[in-house]
Amino acid sequence: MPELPEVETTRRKIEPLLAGRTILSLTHDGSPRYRDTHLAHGRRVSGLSRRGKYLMLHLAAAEAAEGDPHDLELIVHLGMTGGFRLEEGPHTRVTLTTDAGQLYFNDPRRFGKMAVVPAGEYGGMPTLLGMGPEPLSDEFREEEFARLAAQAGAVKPWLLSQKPVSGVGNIYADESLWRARIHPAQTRLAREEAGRLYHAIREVMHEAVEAGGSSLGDGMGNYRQHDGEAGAFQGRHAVYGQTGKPCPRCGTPIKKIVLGQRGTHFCPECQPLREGETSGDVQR
DNA sequence: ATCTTAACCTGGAGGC
DNA sequence: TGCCTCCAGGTTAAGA
Repeated sequence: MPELPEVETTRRKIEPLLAGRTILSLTHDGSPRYRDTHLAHGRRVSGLSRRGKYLMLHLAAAEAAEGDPHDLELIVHLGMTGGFRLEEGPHTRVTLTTDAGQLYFNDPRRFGKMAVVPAGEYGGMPTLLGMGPEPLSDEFREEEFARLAAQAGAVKPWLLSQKPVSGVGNIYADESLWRARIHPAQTRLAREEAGRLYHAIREVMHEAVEAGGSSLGDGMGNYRQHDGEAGAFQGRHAVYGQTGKPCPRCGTPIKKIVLGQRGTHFCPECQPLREGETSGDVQR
């Protein structure tokens, strides 16, 4: 569920509830997927940031009398189905209590993770350590992206690795590749293809953030804001979840294949595979 | 080193 | 209604 636009929307929505507040407790069932959360107790939240699909709560150093002089971070990954809620529910996994109230971490599938670490110490989180540039920042450069893309394997799994650029997941990879008119299994992108993809990623991410992310209608994993509000970008999906429907550009039915173990949607007419490539395993 | 695969979990949808 | 299979927004350890 949560890719960069959903995580960024979450950050913007819960920051006013948490910034400047003191964490009184962070409680859960003891699962090792929530590491060292007790270290957050008594700390003040100085701000929230985001890196790729990871959310960071910055925890200011406690008063000198309390010992540990270092700033800490509470790193949160929403996994496939994680999200914050104002109200407790059947899938509440973590309860965050501040001096202003409570916020609940809802995560039916339990793929979400939290960890309190010394600020900036991301050992044990290889994806975060090897994360590429933020797609909407100046650090994301077309020339460098094109250079890497020229040597890459199948483009979609490559994007999902988080290495060439951060925050792209299954939905926005499919949508970006459709806009750039590139087949998801294409390898070694030509310079022009990489340029189109670079701009498509920036456009899609920008529009999706502005729309508040995508909320899919599949029940359990349905992404929602903390107050239950839905995103609006799902209404603009050209290919994701549109199997069999006409391509908005040419009318050809959208096709679904499995690539790198992920459902992959594309237009077989607009996104042709260049010579010498395989098209992945056709599903069904 | 890099790429592929299975595993981690839960529950909703659809077929019979 | 019940049972079964398939599927899902992500990451990562292990294997080739």
